[in-house]
Formats: sequence, C-alpha cells, structure tokens
Amino acid sequence: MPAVSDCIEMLDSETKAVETPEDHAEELRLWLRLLTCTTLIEGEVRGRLRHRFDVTLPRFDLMAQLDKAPDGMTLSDVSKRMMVSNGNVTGLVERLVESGHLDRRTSETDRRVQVIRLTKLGRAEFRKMAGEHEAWIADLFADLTPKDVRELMRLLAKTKASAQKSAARRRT
Amino acid sequence: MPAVSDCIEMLDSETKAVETPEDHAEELRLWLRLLTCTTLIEGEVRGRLRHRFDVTLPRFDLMAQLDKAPDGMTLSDVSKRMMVSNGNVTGLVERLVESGHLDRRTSETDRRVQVIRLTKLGRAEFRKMAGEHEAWIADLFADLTPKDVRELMRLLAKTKASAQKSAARRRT
DNA sequence: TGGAAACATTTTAGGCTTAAAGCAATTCGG
DNA sequence: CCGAATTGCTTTAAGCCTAAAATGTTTCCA
Repeated sequence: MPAVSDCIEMLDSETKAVETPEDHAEELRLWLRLLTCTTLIEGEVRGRLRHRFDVTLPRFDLMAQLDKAPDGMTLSDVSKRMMVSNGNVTGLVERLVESGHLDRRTSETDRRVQVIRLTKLGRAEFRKMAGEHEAWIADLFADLTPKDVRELMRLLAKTKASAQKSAARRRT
Repeated sequence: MPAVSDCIEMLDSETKAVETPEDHAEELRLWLRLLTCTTLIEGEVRGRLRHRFDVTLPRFDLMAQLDKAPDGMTLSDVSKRMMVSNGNVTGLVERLVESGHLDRRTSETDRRVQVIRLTKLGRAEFRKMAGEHEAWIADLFADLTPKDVRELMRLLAKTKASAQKSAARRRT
C-alpha cells in the first residue's frame, strides 16, 4: 500500500482517483530476472552442445521434439511446439535432412503436408547427446532443493497461464 | 527417496552404490517450462514493439541499457549487460547511430574504447516506448499476486546463482 | 625500454529468426 | 459442384547472433 503522502498526490480536489501511471517496477524486475536466467542457461547449454557435439541448440531442440514422436511430425506441429515461425523450421529441417539426421516425406493423404522423422543416425546421435544434456541441466539447477523445483514449476505454470491470457486479450 | 525395490537395483553385491544414470526429469521439465515462459513473453513483447513502434526488441533493450547510463557506456559494458557477443553489439549500434538514436565517440583517454549515448531523439523515443512496455509487462504478469512475484524473484535469484556456479565450475 | 600479454572493437563466415508474401492443396458453404 | 476461405509449406528480405580471427591500443614487467 502506498504511503499516505503518496496517496495524497493520487487524489484530486474532489477525492477521486486521478489517472496516475501505476508503478509496475516489481513486475519489470521479475521479467528481467526471468530473462537473465533463461539467457544464462541457454548460453551455457548452447556452448556445451557446440564444444561437446558440434551441434547447434536449435538442431538439438528439433531432434528432441522428433525423439518424442516415433511416428513423425508435420512441420506445423514442430513449429507450434518449438514456438518458432514456419519458415524457420523449413530451413532447420533442410539442413538436418542434408546431414542425414532427418527423413522427410510428403504425406500420402494430404499433399500439402511434410512428415519428418529422425533417421537411425539421427536418433542414435540424439540419444547420446540427450543423456549428457540432462546431466548439464541437473548441474545448472543443482542448488535448488526439490521443494524449490516444485515451487518454481507451480509459479511458472501460473506465469505461463497469465501471459497466455494477456496475449489472447490483445488478439481480440 | 526411491522405493526400496528401486534402491535394491542401485546397490551391488557388496552394498555399495552403483553407477546409475540418475533421474533428473524434474529439472529438465523445469528448464523447459522456464524456456517456454520466456519465449512466450519475449515473443509477445517483440510483436507489440514492432506493431506499436516499429522497433525491434534488441534495439529496445540496448536503448534501455543506455537510458540508465546518462554518461554513456562502452560497447564492452553493453555487451556484458545484455549478455550478447561483442560483434552483435557492433552491428546493433551501427544501425542505431544510422537512425539517429545513438551517439558514438572514441574515448579521449583510451583510443580503443567507443562510448555510446542516447541522442535527444533516442531518449525521447525510448521514454515513450518504455511507458507502454512497462504496462505490457504488468499485464502479462497480471495474474500473479505480489507474494507470487516476491517468491518468483527469490527462486529465480537462487536459480541464477546456481547456474552461474555451474558455469564457473565448467570453466575451470 | 622493449616486447608480451591483455584489452576493446571490428570483421568474417555461417547459421538462426522473423514477418510477410506467395504457392499449392484441401475444405467448406451455398 | 464451384468458388472462397483455409491450411501447410516455402520463399524473400532484413536483421539478429555467435565464435573465431584480425586489428589496433594499452599495460605490464623483466
């Protein structure tokens, strides 16, 4: 609650609330901290993937999506899951097909649709990377207690829901 | 704690711990959720900046750093603060000088150093954007209570410290 | 004082990313 | 059935981003 001295400035001569630019510095600080954490961890993971396996993070992410879908995915699916643009996926897939990690074929039932899968090579390489990747993440979060982890999960779920609601509000 | 039946598998014949790939699925899920939240909010802010002010997020971020430093910053300072590469800043600054938002000059005392500042135009435009930006962030986090915000700040601070420690460990 | 090391920045090469426009295939409503 | 919207994907233009090498400057110290 604002101090009385501050409140006074927020009331006009007839004691009604005045249009005051509200203070949202706390939310702003929270956003910057969230961004810092993500950037820090993402950069660390990116570097380790490059040094250890000579692979980029986007390629790894795409392979991770496909590893969970043995029957393959369409490019649209991938695009939604990874929250990146369609065109981005096109190029990423192109390079991964080129390097032999992905198999791409046109759907038999809908000729607009491209279905992509991990090749044997792609799956083998991904599994190798995924094991170390999980250990890196565990190490990066090592100082958090199981309770911290649960609590963060809960609060981030709430954050995600809030942001999605806000985004939907704007789109109307 | 693992169930007894699981523990049995983790002990060898002489009752010593066996090398077992530990389960860090929870940390992995936490990392993915953290990334999702950030990507979601970042994308929303990026789109709003573009539609409302026709400015990119990296340009806005750079101007935000400079707004806090009336005496200017060196490119290295900016690079560290924004957690991006040096070369990235060079190009970003180039475009912002070109558009008249930034002023760049070589330091008098050290000819290696470039000092950049917001121009009058740059500062005016930034202030205009910053006001709306703060409101967007407040709206995106609107469903979090003040207590949620405090708790998230605390846990993210702990996360950041943990990740920095892990990164430092690796660099040794 | 004369290099060697450290530092600040730029350049380079390659890849990532987006928004928007374009193209083909499918679906839907009259 | 047929045209209009929708869908899935690719292309385009521009900008972002990184790692590593290159360039010029300063500092350190033997």
